[in-house]
Amino acid sequence: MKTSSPRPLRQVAPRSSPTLEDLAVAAGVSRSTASRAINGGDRVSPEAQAAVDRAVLDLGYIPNRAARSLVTRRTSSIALVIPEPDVRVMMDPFFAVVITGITEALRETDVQLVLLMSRTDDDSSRTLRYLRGGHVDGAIVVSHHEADSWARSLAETGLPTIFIGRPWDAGSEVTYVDTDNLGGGRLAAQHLAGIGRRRLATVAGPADMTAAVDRLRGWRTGLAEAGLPEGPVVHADFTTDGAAAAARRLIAEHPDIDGIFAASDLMALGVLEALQAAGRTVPGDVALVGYDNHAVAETAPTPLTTITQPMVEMAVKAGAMLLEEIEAPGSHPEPVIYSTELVERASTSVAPTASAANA
Amino acid sequence: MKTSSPRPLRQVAPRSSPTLEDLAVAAGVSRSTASRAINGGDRVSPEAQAAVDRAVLDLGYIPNRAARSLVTRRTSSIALVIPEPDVRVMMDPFFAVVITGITEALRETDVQLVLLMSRTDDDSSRTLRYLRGGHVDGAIVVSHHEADSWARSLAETGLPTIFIGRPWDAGSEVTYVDTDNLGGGRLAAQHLAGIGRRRLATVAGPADMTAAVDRLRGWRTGLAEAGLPEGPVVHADFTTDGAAAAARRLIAEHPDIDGIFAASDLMALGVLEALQAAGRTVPGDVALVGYDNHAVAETAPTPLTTITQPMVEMAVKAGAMLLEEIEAPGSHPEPVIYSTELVERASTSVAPTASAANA
DNA sequence: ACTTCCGGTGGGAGCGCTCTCACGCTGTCG
DNA sequence: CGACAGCGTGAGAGCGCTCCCACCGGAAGT
Repeated sequence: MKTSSPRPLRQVAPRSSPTLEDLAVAAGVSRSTASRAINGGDRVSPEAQAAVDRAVLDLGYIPNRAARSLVTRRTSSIALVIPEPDVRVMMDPFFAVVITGITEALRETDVQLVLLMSRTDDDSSRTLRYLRGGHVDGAIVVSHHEADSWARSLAETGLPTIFIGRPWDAGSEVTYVDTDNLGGGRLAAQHLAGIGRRRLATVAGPADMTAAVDRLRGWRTGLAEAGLPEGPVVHADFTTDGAAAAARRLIAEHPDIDGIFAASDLMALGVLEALQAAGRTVPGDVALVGYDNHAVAETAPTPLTTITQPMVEMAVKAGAMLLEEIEAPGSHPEPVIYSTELVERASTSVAPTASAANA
Repeated sequence: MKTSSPRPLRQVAPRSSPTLEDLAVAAGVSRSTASRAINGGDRVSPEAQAAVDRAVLDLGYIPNRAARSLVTRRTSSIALVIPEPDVRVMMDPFFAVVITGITEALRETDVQLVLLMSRTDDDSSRTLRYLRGGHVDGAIVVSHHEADSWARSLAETGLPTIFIGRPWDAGSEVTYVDTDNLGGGRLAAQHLAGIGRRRLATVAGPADMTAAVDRLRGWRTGLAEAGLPEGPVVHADFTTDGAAAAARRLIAEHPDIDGIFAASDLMALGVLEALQAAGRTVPGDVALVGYDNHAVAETAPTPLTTITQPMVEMAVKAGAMLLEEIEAPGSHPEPVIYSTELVERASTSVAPTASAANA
């Protein structure tokens, strides 16, 4: 059996940095006083505080985190869990944004961010072990699909956890931040209807992702509000190629479509490809709305009208909420939903190819 | 004075997981034997090992990392240092790739990745403190520009460190991995010369980044080898907008250019923009080569011929090398340079707009 | 005046682990 | 047949820190 950690540890390094004891001696106080001075300075006389501060500088004292966390049972680090089996998804700038945002939230803290990526199921259980092992004070889980099982498991361990993106089984005990995917989908429908398109279809994301489902629901709501029929729906996997294939099907079966909502910009790119291959112009014959305001939305052959969401803010908020919950365990903050906006670009503008329109 | 860590620690959490002592009791052995069994099982009888293994499972024992690292002086974690003052740069998929690669290298290990981003100078000194504080066993530094000072500082602390991208002052004591920027630049020159372009120019990167400098040097070498003059060189900051401005200048001053090498795909996008604005066709009037094989190279209005480099491999290697150096301190591995390749796309293809060519 | 209180302090225990060391115990060799 | 390996084991110390508690002196209360 190999239940042990993969790598045994080796040799004791030569002692290096000064200890609290050294500090105390240098400052002419006791270890206890030195400790108090280091940690906020409650119940420490100004003189003692000053002496310790000076000694810290002189000695270049840096507290030993391991020793500290051994006794406090706090690690001053949080985990960012990315349960993505797929390398490709990691390429999504989304993660860069999330990381940037969380880092930002941690800025004034001495909390460190530990990255936990699990690509296989095996990793996944390791990750869970790590999380329950008390190695971190809290976790932020990027909920792409499979986060469902995580949500339960983590909630049970009592480890403060924030989800980015509503997890499937978001009971009241699960805290998350998300963008208003419902509103975003609705916005897309409103916009396409607003520029006079009437035969609308959507390339939705995978039905096992809350974001995809919500966007689709919003889309349907928007259509209903505009008095339009539901229209055809095809699902794709949030990739360009997958969407291209889906769009080809869509176009073949519904050749009269004059507006498409793709639930991501990457997918919109695929739709664009399929439309052009089918000899349709954009936005002339078919107007196209993407989602995410991804970099490619701007550089696409036909720049994409798309839905934008404050992702950095959302990530910052997630970090802040986690910090809060760590500080005050048991406080279950309400989920926070960020609103979305539509960015208009060429793919739905009436100007260039003035063939559609009637508004 | 506030030399202390920003956040004082609070309340002791109720004890949770079983300790080694509990394990030992459950397995009917001593703490020492349990410890040995957990850590590789040297000098442990099969019976004892089995008993401990069973107890581990029964109790769900997870070793306390803090306690362990307190005595071993090893933390089983490494830092990824990203000394980037600029949020935008973080958006670069480059980082996602680097993170993915390092994670991959750490897969079979129980080593965790800690993210250290420093945006301000202030952060930077904090980061340095953290690194010398013995909180990690090693560091991987993404060397974009300012890594010079880091290289020295870290080398001095004796912390095993690997740079991704050659740092400026790479003495023999600095270990790094990099791609063959020299070769990449040369490849671009060869390719453009090979398709018969003769009046070549380049939009180079900032002169304070080794990658940019090397690409430029390689470019010049390639030109010389092809018997072509050096041609105009303009510098930009690796952004699309910056490159567009630089390219406008270039076109204005050298209207007869028939080939351009942009030192990044993002910059190539800007060049493309400027060329189209100036009424030049690509590749008809001007052939264009980018660098990086970034996602946008494929989705660009005119798909870009570009230089591709095995970035994931490079990151994996960096991780592996660091692990090695941690395991065997003092071993100073040789720098590893990955070769580059040219990917041909429409921006230099002679087919579509058959006006240039002569080979 | 004696108690009471409280801010400042130091001693000591102990967090959970690894590692050194000494102690049997079985073989194996002179 | 005594000596000497060498393996498996357990006791104990101690890593650097925080926290509880006891202490002390001076200010305030009765």
